[in-house]
Amino acid sequence: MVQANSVTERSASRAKTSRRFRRRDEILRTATDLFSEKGYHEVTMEEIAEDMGVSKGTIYNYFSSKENLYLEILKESFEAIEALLHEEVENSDPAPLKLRKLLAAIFTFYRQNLKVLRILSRDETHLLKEHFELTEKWRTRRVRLYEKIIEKGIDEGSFVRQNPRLRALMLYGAVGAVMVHHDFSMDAGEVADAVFSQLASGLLVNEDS
Amino acid sequence: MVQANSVTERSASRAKTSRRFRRRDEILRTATDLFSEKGYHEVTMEEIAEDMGVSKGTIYNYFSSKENLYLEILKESFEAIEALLHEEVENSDPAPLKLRKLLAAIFTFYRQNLKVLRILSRDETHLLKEHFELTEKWRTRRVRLYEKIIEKGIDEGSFVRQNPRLRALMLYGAVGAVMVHHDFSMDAGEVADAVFSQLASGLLVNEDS
DNA sequence: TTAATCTGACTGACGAGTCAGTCAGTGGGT
DNA sequence: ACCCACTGACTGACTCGTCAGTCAGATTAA
Repeated sequence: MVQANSVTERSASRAKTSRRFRRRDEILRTATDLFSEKGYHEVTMEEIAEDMGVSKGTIYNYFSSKENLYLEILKESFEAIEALLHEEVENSDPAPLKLRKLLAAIFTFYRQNLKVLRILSRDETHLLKEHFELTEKWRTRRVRLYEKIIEKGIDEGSFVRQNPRLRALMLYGAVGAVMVHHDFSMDAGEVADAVFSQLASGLLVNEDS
Repeated sequence: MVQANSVTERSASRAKTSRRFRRRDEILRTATDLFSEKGYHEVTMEEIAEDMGVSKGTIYNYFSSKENLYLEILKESFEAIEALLHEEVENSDPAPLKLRKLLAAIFTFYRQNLKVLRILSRDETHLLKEHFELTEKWRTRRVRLYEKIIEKGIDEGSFVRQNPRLRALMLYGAVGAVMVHHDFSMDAGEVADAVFSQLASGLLVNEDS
């Protein structure tokens, strides 16, 4: 509960501050909290309403169904992270630097949006076809992004030529696990550096120096 | 459905082949299939019963509740994998070799038990306290095992002295992602080798040779 | 025959979604 | 200032389907 819940200041961009939009956001925030804590099925609409001191009917003024509410949460986070990564990808840094910056961006983002991450990482994917498609797309995009960077590194001669697809997948899994489970004694930048270092040089002591 | 579902030939060890135990196993297998496909809440007891051509009441002759049935599935897989890893851990191979053998064992096991893995990796952890505790324990044990091996490697001078805890977590995540999402064009041993190689030497081309 | 197993109609709880009605606020007319 | 019509956000009791779990009686095995 201490943890903020922002998606980069949740649609501050969409500068609608009308009563209606603030309510909508309030619902999204409350639902995000609950879903991240307990998972989709263990949260009732009643409960969400109660948590914001409002009645169930109100939520249905803003969202057509529970599934839809959940989907909106996924969509917003998805868009926020996509936007963030887009910047990072468009420059022409050499692959290792690029990877390092990317990791820093991702870890920073999720530090601020841990709850959303927990929802995303749980693969509650069964509800609507749309839920499945969205999480699938999310994962695929991310893995492909890692893969591209690794391939770029290979072309540049800085990365070893070996199964980029598998390595991208490993990276994806590693990043996810660290974000969800690693303690918060290190700040996001430090974590990114540590992850990068393992990733780049591996475990083995370099014997030829 | 092509994929077998064994947990190393599901309790062949517990050599009970009495009518009763075979039924019990049949229920466990059917339920495992369905849970892994659709997740806990999207499966009904009716459905499990129907799938094995039996009526719902029968299941309650063997398991006291849906939650309990689910828990039994978790427990059995947990025990099976623990037993498997136990062997692997008790020898005194040097750390790198040990790690490599461990990976091979894990990948092989999960190739044979993909469905169970999918249940485990979904973190449907909300139901009973026991569910949560079990999956938590499962994860913690595994990470700690990786961590121990890394520390052993450090002591032996073969691994770099750097944040074993974080690296163990990365490994845990990487292994999970690869198991759930990597295609099956490579056999378990090849995957294990490829993962080990990334893990050991990293991405960077070694420049001092 | 007896015990074990199985059946499937039934119950009770729960929770998503509805909707007729309430009420606070807004604005225009006098 | 006051009144009144109007709006649309909000309410909460209600409906209705679903599903876990039960149990009395039927079936099968020993």
